[in-house]
Amino acid sequence: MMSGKPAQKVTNVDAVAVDDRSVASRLFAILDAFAAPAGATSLTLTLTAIAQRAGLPLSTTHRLVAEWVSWGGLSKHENGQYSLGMKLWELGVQTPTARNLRTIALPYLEDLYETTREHVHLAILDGRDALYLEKLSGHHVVRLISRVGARLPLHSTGVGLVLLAYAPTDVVQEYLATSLQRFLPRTVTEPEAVRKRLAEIRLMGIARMSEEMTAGSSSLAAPIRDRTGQVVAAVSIVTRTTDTVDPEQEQAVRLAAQGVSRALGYRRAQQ
Amino acid sequence: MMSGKPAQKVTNVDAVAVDDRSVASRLFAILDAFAAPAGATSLTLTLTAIAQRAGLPLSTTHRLVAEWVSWGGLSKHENGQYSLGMKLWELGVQTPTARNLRTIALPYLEDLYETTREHVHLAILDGRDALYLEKLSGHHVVRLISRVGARLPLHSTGVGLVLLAYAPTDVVQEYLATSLQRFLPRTVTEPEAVRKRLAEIRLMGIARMSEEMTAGSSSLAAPIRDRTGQVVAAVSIVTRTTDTVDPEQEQAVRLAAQGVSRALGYRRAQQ
DNA sequence: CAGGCGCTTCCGTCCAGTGGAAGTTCTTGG
DNA sequence: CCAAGAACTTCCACTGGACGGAAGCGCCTG
Repeated sequence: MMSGKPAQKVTNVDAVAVDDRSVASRLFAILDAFAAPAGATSLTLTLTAIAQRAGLPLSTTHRLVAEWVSWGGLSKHENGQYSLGMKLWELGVQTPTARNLRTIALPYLEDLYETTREHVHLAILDGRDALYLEKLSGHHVVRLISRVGARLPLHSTGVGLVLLAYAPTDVVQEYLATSLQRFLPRTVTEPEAVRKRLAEIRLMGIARMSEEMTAGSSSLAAPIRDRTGQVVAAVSIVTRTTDTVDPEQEQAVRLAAQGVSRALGYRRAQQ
Repeated sequence: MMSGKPAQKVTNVDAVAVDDRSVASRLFAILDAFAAPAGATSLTLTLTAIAQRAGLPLSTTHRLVAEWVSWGGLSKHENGQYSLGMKLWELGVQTPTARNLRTIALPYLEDLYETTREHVHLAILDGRDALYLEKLSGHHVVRLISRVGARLPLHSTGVGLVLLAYAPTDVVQEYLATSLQRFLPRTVTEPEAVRKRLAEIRLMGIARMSEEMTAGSSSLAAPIRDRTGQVVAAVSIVTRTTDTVDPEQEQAVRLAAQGVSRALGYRRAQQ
């Protein structure tokens, strides 16, 4: 504890904030470098690019990347580019929610796809986003923004709105406290209007969205409950927008959601 | 060890091999603790269990696990148990092979499932194993050992044998150099017999397996090629063993494999 | 209520990680 | 064809963060 003289020893001089991240967080920063952009296809990076994104010196990056590669978390391609490695995939699919929910839900999603021939989604609530666990699509030429692993907003997607409708009040509170992005003219962003929709969804047991995220497409989404009756996920189909409501499609989505819920151990509450 | 005087000051010294693993490899050892058992459902571990499996002191484990949790690679449950975290899943599904192959193949796998109503598998060659990338199953009660992310032997599964049939000769050489496990009486384990099968598969473009891994089930598998003509994956259906060969099923598997290959940019080589 | 087990926190020691710099390989363009 | 530059790899002396034994805490269980 130097007293008196204002610490001369500060050799490194000011401005050099020395980066007090732990080894672990540096390693993580490297992986995060691959995740960054939302819809991007980047997925492969050079060493220098990784160093930049992670904010690490090149030599440090070099060493740490080598550690990842030797474990299998990253893989190095002939051209010198790096990408996420199969080991991550292997561990990733072991994740309880992914493994259990997906395994149980998949057959019902397949049925839903077969009867409707529309894009089928399965998503859970994660933080402030709808996280897409599964997506079935057939040979459609139509591209959607969604893909497995994607995160989309809660207020502009069918699954998102369903998840929000059954979320704890404080989550809703917090979500609506921030300003919601308007993607298209029909996106509902006004907090009170959203609340009204949520109430309606709880009442109807289904969410109807139309042109709120992607022009020309609409969706129908329903909640999936586990044995405790809590809503843990949502299924949806995404269709081309039409003027008429198709009651059969609604029924199909409902059935799929009920099927999965039942498989999860949910027994319709008495009443 | 104790020699003479019960080593007083000799606090550490000899015998203590100090564990020269890097921080990174310790972090990885922690994740690997969750992967360990093949068909196990363990998936959640206590801190102590992690420490044991990873071979690390408790306090070190405690600190490193906390790092994983704060990043999202592990998650801590109310009961104090840990499991793999969603972050791993998110990064895992971004892995190029998983993302691209799966996305492209899925529609064809769905078609195959619809026409045959049998278990459908998609696998790639990884090291000495067939790694299962996708599995569609419907509501079958019949359980299979396979699941997404599973690794099964090359010589006793349909997809495995197909992958081996089109693998570089040195891979085949090396694989057959070790003794192959016999799961059932009909499992072919004799190297020369396997080679003969591989040749036959290359000739026929399809593999037929019968009761070589699981009693009562058979499979039909076909190769998937990329634009360079190289075999990069295999599709299969697993059926209950019957006496007769079903040419329609064979055709369906072939079509699915061809569909995926075409979608990957493969154009049937002239001749 | 004592004993045991598992988790968390603390802290002095010391060595593994750090990153600047030099060396090497690959690429570009004059 | 060679020079200049960019990207990658290796080296190594310094030092601050990781290490882990030990003590403290909280929760069961008999």
